[in-house]
Amino acid sequence: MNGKQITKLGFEKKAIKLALAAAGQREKAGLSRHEILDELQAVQANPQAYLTGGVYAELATELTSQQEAQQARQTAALRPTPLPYRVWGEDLIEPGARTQMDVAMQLPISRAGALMPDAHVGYGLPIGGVLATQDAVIPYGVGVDIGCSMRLSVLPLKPDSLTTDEARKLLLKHTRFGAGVSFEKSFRGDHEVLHEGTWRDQPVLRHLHDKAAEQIGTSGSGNHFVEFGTLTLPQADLGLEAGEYLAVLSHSGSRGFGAQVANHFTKLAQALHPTLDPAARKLAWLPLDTEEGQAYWQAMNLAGRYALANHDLIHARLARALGVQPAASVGNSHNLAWRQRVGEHDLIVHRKGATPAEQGQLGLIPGSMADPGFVVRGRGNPDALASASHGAGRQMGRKAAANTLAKRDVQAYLRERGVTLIGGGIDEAPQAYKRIENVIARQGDLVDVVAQFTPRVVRMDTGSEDV
DNA sequence: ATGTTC
Repeated sequence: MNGKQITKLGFEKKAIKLALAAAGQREKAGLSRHEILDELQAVQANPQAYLTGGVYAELATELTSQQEAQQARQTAALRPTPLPYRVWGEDLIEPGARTQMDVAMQLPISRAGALMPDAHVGYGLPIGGVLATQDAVIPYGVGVDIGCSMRLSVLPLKPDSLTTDEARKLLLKHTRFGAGVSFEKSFRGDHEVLHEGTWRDQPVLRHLHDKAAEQIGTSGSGNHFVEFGTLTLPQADLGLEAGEYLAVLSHSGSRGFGAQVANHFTKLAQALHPTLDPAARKLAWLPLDTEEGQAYWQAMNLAGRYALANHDLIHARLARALGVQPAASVGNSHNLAWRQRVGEHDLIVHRKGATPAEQGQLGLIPGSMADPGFVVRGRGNPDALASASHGAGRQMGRKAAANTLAKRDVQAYLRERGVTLIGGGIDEAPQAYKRIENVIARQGDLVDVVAQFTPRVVRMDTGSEDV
């Protein structure tokens, strides 16, 4: 018996040596070459049956692990070409975002997708990306700020019933901005989401409960904001008469809690797919029939509810301070994954910076700190997996904005539109964003505009450089 | 987006 005959059978690497050693023992036991080759083929065909002992146990162990590695490579292999997907506002989208979406559409778990007109490059899936997968969820397909969402409260007040100075004082008193920030202990709010039993179901949730409790009702940093403005409703809708109303609009997420959940499960997903193509490494997924997949699904949905709770508190505080109850309220999450029927299939639809837009579903698409936002009603377009943009979308990265935009130009932009800004950084300048009018115009087959919100007094975190 | 980080 020699190595040539063994390799001819298809044994590879360490298995060749182990097969030779076993064959030698069988020769000593008096078996013919032909009989030994038959035995080796039998081991090769079903190594699992030889694992427990005997002369072929070591070979069987090696073959089993080679099989598993091969299987892992196959399940992690990308499709040679991306599945087709539709793009809205192609002329507004940078090539990098298209490339990221192409990679996402090459994942073996991907089934359908779409790119919204506010799309720009993000971690893993682009912002403005919609991705439907089969039986698996991608933590970075949802994003770091799990459950990031919008809320609008329309108040039963005339727009001019609140002065700019009063609005400023209310925002300063009742909102908190900045990474790691929480309300002072004596001023901290509470919410039923903090008392759910879910927090006790996983070590990672138990660990993060106290942080979540500290930060409840706060707004974070980056593009998050709370603002007073004027809602213009051209015709009766939302249970309201046509007209102009004082309104509060907020953009907030799941704060440190959601960020740590996202990073924890992304690491788990990457560890589960060690052979995943490096181009798709940030799109590592968790199969939903695994313990890890179920744990992420539970944690993600808790972070989604927690983000909504932050809006609950922000709006309740401001309304109470004004002595009113909202006359109407609209809101939506735009960083989350949902189970959704897509054609014949029950899929996991990731929206990473995309507004759910089922037929008749209300949503909010903000512009920028000084540009209008829109209340929209979904048209349930199946090619967009019933989605729309989540905002105007960046046309300039944070660094590029800080390097190229001038403070006085941003100040002039705010002044021209009569917007008062508290905090805010040059990296969030309106000029760093696409023109919201263009972005809305590109998605007329995804949503109908119901009302326009014009910001007047805006609070954001202080950016890398103040405006 | 988070908070000073595998």
